[in-house]
Amino acid sequence: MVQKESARRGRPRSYDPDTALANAMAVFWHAGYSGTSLDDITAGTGMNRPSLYGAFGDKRALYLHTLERYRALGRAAFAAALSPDRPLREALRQVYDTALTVYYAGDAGARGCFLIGTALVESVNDADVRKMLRDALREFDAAFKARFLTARDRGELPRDADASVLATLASALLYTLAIRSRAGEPRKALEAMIDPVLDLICGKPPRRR
Amino acid sequence: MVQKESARRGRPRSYDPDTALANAMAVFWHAGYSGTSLDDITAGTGMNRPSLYGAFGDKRALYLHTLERYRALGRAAFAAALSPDRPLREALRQVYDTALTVYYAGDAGARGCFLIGTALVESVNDADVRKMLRDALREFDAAFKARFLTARDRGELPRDADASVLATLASALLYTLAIRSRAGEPRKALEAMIDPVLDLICGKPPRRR
DNA sequence: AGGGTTTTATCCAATATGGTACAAAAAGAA
DNA sequence: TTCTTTTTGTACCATATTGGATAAAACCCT
Repeated sequence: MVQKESARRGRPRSYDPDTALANAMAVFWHAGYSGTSLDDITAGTGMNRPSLYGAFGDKRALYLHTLERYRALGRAAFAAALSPDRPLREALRQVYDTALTVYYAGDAGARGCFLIGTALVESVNDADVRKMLRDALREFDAAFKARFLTARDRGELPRDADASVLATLASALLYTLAIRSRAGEPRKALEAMIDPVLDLICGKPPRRR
Repeated sequence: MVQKESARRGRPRSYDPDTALANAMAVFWHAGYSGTSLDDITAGTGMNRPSLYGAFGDKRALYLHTLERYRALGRAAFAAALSPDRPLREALRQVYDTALTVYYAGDAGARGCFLIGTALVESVNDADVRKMLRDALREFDAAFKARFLTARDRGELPRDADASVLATLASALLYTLAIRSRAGEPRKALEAMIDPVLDLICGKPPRRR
């Protein structure tokens, strides 16, 4: 599986597929799906049109691929951050810190969340995008919830804590960062929102280490 | 001011400006700014291109007008719902009920929030849209906060309640509804999220009437 | 080296899009 | 009625956009 089927027959590719996908994603991230032209994508990836077509299909298929990629990255980031090895509060902090780093990355101003920033608008007219978006949001919500259940079992949360409600809250804070970063809110303002909500979720006393 | 400067000179308009703006907004609401063509708008408003141009300017100016209109409607809805005449919990409920009604209106599936659903994606490449979006979000946040301050003064909230944090939370719940409705989540699922968060904000005991 | 195979690079065509020119239409003013 | 003013409706233009056709290029295998 990892073996790269060496010695393929024809002319070798002049691009790395995942790098190309990452670059295409960056382009969509800025202007959205409808606001991005194929010329924008060829400029951003360095690939020409036939190569794009051969590799990913048409514009919409390419966009769906970038959505899949973002979802996979998000899944991995959630798994890493919410590891049960870490205390609950630190795990949640890690999620939001990672998110902010992603949302404020890029050279042309804050981009926010790729899913919410670009898929949300297409969601009404494209059932596949809508399904992908909804499933991804549910998945992230479920990751929060699972971590809260673990925390409750371990006594990090009170016995009567409602993991679903806490997950709704944790997701809601993530949406806040996703939206407000792209809306031009300075990073510091968003960082200040995190701890008070964590107090609400995990209980007030953070206590030094 | 209200006087309609009667007896204008030329041929009378065959459309009502605010109705036309509302129809244009509905079109943008479905496909977003970049995803909407002028043909879509002429079809949706019944106006032809030169009339659109004369009334609102080019496509972008028209879109900015619809954003202004939505913001004004939102401002009015917030003011009505958050009236100090109502108990805090009922006031907040009214906000979310009104929002859900708007988000699930329309004949082609749930549309979510017009601002978040359509302005967020344009926000990176258009400073005017970004400013409008950010200001509107801040304004709604401030409306929540003001109501929380009032509630605290009246004893509806504990003395040490942090109105800013509660406003962040109330806004975050609104974003959740805004996003998830457009992402295809059924209305019932969103309605179930409201009361638990209200419990968190207002305190647990709702007590019958 | 030469054939087979896959990718790349250039160019093209059909259509979509934003915006506008121009004349007819509909009103008041003279 | 006739002139002026404003809006409407049609038709148009320049450009942007998506998708593909075609031939050269770069690699394997024999």
